[in-house]
Amino acid sequence: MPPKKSQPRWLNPREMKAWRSYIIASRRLLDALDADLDGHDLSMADYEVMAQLSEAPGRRMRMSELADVAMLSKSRLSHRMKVMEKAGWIKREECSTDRRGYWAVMTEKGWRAIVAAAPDHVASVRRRFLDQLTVREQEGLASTFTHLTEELRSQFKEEDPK
Amino acid sequence: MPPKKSQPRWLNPREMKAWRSYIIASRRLLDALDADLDGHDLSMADYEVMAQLSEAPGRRMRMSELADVAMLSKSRLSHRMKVMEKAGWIKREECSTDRRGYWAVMTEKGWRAIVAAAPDHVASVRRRFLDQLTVREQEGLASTFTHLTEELRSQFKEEDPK
DNA sequence: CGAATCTTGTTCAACTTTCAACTAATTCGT
DNA sequence: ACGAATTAGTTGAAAGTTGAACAAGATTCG
Repeated sequence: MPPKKSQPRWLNPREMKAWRSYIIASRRLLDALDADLDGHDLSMADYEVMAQLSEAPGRRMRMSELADVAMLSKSRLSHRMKVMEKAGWIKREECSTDRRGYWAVMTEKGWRAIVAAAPDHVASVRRRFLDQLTVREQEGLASTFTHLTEELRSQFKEEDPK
Repeated sequence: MPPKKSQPRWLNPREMKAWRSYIIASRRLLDALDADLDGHDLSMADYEVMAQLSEAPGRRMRMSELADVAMLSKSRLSHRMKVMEKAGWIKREECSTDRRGYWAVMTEKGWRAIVAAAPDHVASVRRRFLDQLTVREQEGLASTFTHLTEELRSQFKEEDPK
C-alpha cells in the first residue's frame, strides 16, 4: 500500500465553535487588558516581566531565568531591559559567580511602579475575565489549560529534544 | 462618608490558577501555531486575513470590513496588504460606489497559497489544541468564550459609546 | 591540561506594529 | 445647498520584535 497523504479532516461545527470563540475572545481580552494597563506605561509583556522580577528573592533574577519565566526570547528581554533601565525601573549587575552573566535587579522606583500597577491590573483581570466566569467555569478552565500546557510542553520536547 | 479607594481583592488560588493556566497555555499555543505556519511563509495574523478574504463573496472585501473581521487596525492592515500585494497574493481595486474606498481582492496565486496552507493549519489546530480536549471540554470552552466575547463587546460599547 | 562545545547575554539588520497626521470623499444638519 | 463632521484608507516616523551572528566565559571529556 503506497503511503498516502492523509486527507485533512476539516473542523466540525463543535470544533469550529470551540476554536473560533477561543481565539476571538482571547484577542479581545488581551487587547482590553493591554489597554487597561496603558495608564501605567506598561504593556502586558512588561508587566509580566516586572511581576516575575518583583517576586524573586531580592527582587533580582538572572537574565536567562527571567526570559524563561516570562516566556520571552533572550533578545527581546535584552531590548526591553534596556528600555526599563533607561526608565529607572531596573538595573543590571554583573554576576560574580558566572562572569558571562548579569542580574536584572528591580530598583525602588521599579517596585513602586509595579505596586502601583498591580491593583489596577488585578481589577482589570477580574472585570474582563474572572468575573465573567462561574466558579465551575473557572475550575474547568484551569483544568483544561493546565493539561494543555503540559501537553504542549511535551510536544515541544519531542520535536526538539534538547 | 468620604469616597474611599476600594481595596483590591487579590486573586484567590482558584482564580489565580484559572488565570495563569489560561495565559500560559495561550501563549504557548499561539507560538506553536505560528511556528507550524512558518513553512508557508505565513503568520497567524496573515493567515487570518487570507482566510477571511478567501471566504468572502468573490474573494474580495472592502479594506475596512476586512480590518474589522480580522481585528486589525486599518493602518496595520494597510501595511500588511502592501506586503501581500508585493507577494502577488492580493491586489487592490478602486471601489466604484465609494471613491474613497478600495477592494482587497485575492488573486489566483493568493488562493493557491491559502489552499496549500489550510490543511496544515487545521491539522496544527487539531494537534495543538482540539485533540487535547474532550468533547465536553470543547463544549464548555465554546460556551465560556462565546459568552466572554459578548461581554467584552458590551463592555467596550459602554466605555466608548460609538 | 586543552580543544571542542555549550551557555550567557548583547548587537545588528530586517521586518512588523503603532500612532498621529494627512488626503480625499461622503454624509449630516440646518 | 453648503460648511462641518465622519469615514476610508494611506503614509512616515518611531518603537518593538525577530533571528542570526557574535564575544566571552564556562563546561566537558579524552
